[in-house]
Amino acid sequence: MLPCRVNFLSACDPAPSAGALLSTISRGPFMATTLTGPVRVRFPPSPTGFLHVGGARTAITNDLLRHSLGGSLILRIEDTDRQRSDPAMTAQIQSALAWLGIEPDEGPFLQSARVDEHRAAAQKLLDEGKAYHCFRTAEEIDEKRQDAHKRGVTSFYRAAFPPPPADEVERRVAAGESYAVRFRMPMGDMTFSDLVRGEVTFVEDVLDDFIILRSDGSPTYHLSVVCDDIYGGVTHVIRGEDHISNVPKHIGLFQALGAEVPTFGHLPMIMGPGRKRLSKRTGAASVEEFRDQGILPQALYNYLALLGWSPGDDREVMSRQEMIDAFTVERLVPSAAAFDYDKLRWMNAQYLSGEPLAEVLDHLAPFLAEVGLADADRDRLGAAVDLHRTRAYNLKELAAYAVPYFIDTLEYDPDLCKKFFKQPDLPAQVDQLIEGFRTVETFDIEGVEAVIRNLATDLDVKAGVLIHPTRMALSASKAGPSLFDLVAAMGREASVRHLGNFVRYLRDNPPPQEEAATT
RNA sequence: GCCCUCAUCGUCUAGCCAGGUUAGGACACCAGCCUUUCAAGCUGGCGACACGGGUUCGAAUCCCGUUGAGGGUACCA
Repeated sequence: MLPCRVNFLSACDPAPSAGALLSTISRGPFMATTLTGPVRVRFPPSPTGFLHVGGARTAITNDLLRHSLGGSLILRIEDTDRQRSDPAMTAQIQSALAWLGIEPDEGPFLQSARVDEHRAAAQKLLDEGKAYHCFRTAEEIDEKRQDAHKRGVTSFYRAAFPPPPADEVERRVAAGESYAVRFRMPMGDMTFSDLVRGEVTFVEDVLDDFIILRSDGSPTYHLSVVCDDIYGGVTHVIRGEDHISNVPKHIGLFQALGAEVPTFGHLPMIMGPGRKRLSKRTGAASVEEFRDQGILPQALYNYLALLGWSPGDDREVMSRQEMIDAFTVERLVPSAAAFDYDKLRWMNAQYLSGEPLAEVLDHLAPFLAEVGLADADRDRLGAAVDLHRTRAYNLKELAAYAVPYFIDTLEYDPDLCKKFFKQPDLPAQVDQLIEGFRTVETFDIEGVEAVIRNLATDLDVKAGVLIHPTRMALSASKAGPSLFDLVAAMGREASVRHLGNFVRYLRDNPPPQEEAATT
């Protein structure tokens, strides 16, 4: 066995032909790697559902790599599984990527558009003896597998079924028998350098011949991917860890097809809370869900980028450009991370209060529409949003905060108003306040503050006696921004109106009966 | 079963490759400050090297094993 083992690195990569594209990779977890661009990377989702956060993270990593080294990102839709593919999902995925700010340089290309080329590649392999006809039925193979499994061993096709001799092939094909095409996996161990895991070896004993063309003539995933990666000139394949065991198959195919083998990097899976599989049950799992929840794309991008990568210093909230500048593959983390909704929420709050107001307003639009504020005055809206952005964790909350500024009448919660009912003088005091607001010359922060403070002095009460009911009147809430800011942003008309409604509410609702006699 | 991979606070991570740190930061949580309220902000607290063996004067760091977790094991992708 020993003599026939082949080390892929030494045996199959004779001359660094691609110059700048060639990378020296040797990463035990900590060995240095030098990657140089330009690179050609790809993101190949299957159009079978919404863009999952795992996929988004893969896309982001590819995006960061291509921007940090220069090069291009190819979007390829892997729609070879016609059963499960849905064209609507292609558009969906594209829009999710666009929303995240990831713009492919090329594509989308449909994998299905090139099946003829894929078939031709299979034929070429067949002609060169690198693949062979497989007349075995699935049942037959499965039986062998089951049997082996029972005995506690693994069944390998190439050990169990020798390829049929040429004359037999000719005869059976002529007879119209259906067959699949199976790739003849080269003998020897397969070792490759993974950008995030370092050297990974699959020993010869676990390698097997695999189908590249189904008996209906359709190419399988492995063939299609490799053909398209060759066609696209892909230099770096960065994808999820679930593909790592496909690498030997793919390397075998790249070599058999006479192509240069790209550099691989396998990102760990993203786990849900409690290390469970991330799914709708554990919380949102797709990009559109987060979008609909009011997460800013910058925040999601930033959060996802940091899930499995760090810049090496203590920076966390980083602009796209900062991430690009700091990005290196050697800082990719090999261990799987659990998605932390709390941290994303915090990150989103950071962006909500830190991004330019206009940017926030743009993203807020759909949420404003949801609460009936589709055509609210942008200036007043801006003032309101600016006051509440440090208090909101998502755009939904932020939109809700804007409602009192535009709605005619507010609903007051008797529970929250309890203490105001106990102030018999309050309605009259608020009446005076209304008068003050009506007549104050300039209705701005200083103006309203003066009105409130002067009135408090006149009434010989603390400012808080007026401030708290006013907050309740204008926002139907006990908490919120500085009251003077709130009133000023609300404007004279709305402030006076809400105050008027509030006095009426106070007068119309008798104070709640005494505490239950049980005390 | 077999194969591949991973393993530092509850979570994300820095430190590991080139052994010597009070093992650093962030989220969450708790407390204080600020304050007209609520946030934000600031300050402090809580809290980890999975386990067992080696190697070494010295191990989170190097080696071996165990355990745990994830992925793969298709004429799915």
